[in-house]
Amino acid sequence: MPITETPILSMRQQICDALRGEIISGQISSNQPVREQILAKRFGVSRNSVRDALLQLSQEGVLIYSPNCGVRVSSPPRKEDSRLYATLRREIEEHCLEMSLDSWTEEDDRNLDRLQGTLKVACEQQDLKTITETDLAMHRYWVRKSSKELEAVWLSITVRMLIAYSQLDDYMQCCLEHAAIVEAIAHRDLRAAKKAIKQNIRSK
Amino acid sequence: MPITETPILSMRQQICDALRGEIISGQISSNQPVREQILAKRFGVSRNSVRDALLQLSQEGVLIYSPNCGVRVSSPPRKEDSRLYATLRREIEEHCLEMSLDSWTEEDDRNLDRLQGTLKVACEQQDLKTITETDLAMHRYWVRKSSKELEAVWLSITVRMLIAYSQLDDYMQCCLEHAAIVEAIAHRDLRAAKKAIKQNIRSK
DNA sequence: AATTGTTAAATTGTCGACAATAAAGCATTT
DNA sequence: AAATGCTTTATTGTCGACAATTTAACAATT
Repeated sequence: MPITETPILSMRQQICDALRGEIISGQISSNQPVREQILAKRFGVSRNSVRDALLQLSQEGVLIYSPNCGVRVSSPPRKEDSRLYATLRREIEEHCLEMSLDSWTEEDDRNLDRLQGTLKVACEQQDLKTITETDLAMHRYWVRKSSKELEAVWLSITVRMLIAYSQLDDYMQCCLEHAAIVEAIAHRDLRAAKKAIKQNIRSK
Repeated sequence: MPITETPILSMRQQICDALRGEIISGQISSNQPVREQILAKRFGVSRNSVRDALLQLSQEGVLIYSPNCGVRVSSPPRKEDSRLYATLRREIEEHCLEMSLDSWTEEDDRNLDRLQGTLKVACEQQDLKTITETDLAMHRYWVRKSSKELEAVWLSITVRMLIAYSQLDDYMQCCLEHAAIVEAIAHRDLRAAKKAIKQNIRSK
């Protein structure tokens, strides 16, 4: 048997990713309760697996958990906290980029280029779900490359900022901002990359 | 041993708190595997409840989860990340203090004083477990008072910094530093409180 | 009509059992 | 002896069922 490293995602992770995407892109509305039974049927798994996913998403911050009452979709940060969230997120991304840029490979360039291509098409078609997914995936890429531990912290900060991403007004600007980041990284220009990231991450 | 029933906290939360305390104070060593069955017996609950707790602690960052292989105790941040962790933690605490100091009540003063008393005794007796628990509880107090959402982010950053807290060298200094923070808060002196916090939170 | 108390339904919490997977031990081959 | 393949054991993953809790619906009382 060939030793094909198959990165099989756990059931929980799959459910988490699916739900997170729907929540961030606004497909699941804020004050709407999320029922375990319904999701279990929808994903074709037992309620326990759904519970695990909901628990993880609660810890992540996109869901709010109340004992014996289930979970509901969280809301974006309060206005007085939003600047802090943006600062924290930016500091983590800049740090991770600084840590990983030395060992950045051409394969990393290709992966990022592919994501940027997906983002461009999605922006042109105004496909909000794909835009949010790809945006998250791009930033996640350089964070994850630096540290899987920081990735978890970063994610819990970022997803809350992105809840109800539908407020996104200008699709092309989003695309251009990311193009600037990718280009700076391609040139291994840390200063330019940080500047581009700072431009992209701002409190709404 | 079964945990005493407290109707306020869920089973999972109780197990989480217990394990987190033991991990931070070094009673469960790093890289040591944590078995569900054993914990289930010890806490007198089913493996499922333990699983929920382990999952939450993994998301929190004190445990590292590998699919089909269970969890193990995480290690402190890499040296190149430790300054970032300290910065993030400090920024959150300062922000939360700034947000909550206006509505700080005398009851808050009393609660903090009580914790400070506990910390003093624990430091004198060199009771590491209580020191770590109380230290965490104090900082958590002003974070939580400001925002339950930020609390989760803050906790995931802080617990990782505190893993293997046993490296703590000077117990009395720890006590004095916290006394300074409490006093500044009691005087509603934000500037002094921030300064004291900055002194206390530093990358090891 | 408003409040309270009681029952019924819906939902989450917990459990034990079994399936799937990974780790360890052991025999077999080179 | 080292490496390979098989078997056994230990551990995690998933499931369905039932208990505990919350919510609602409704009746009874003032």
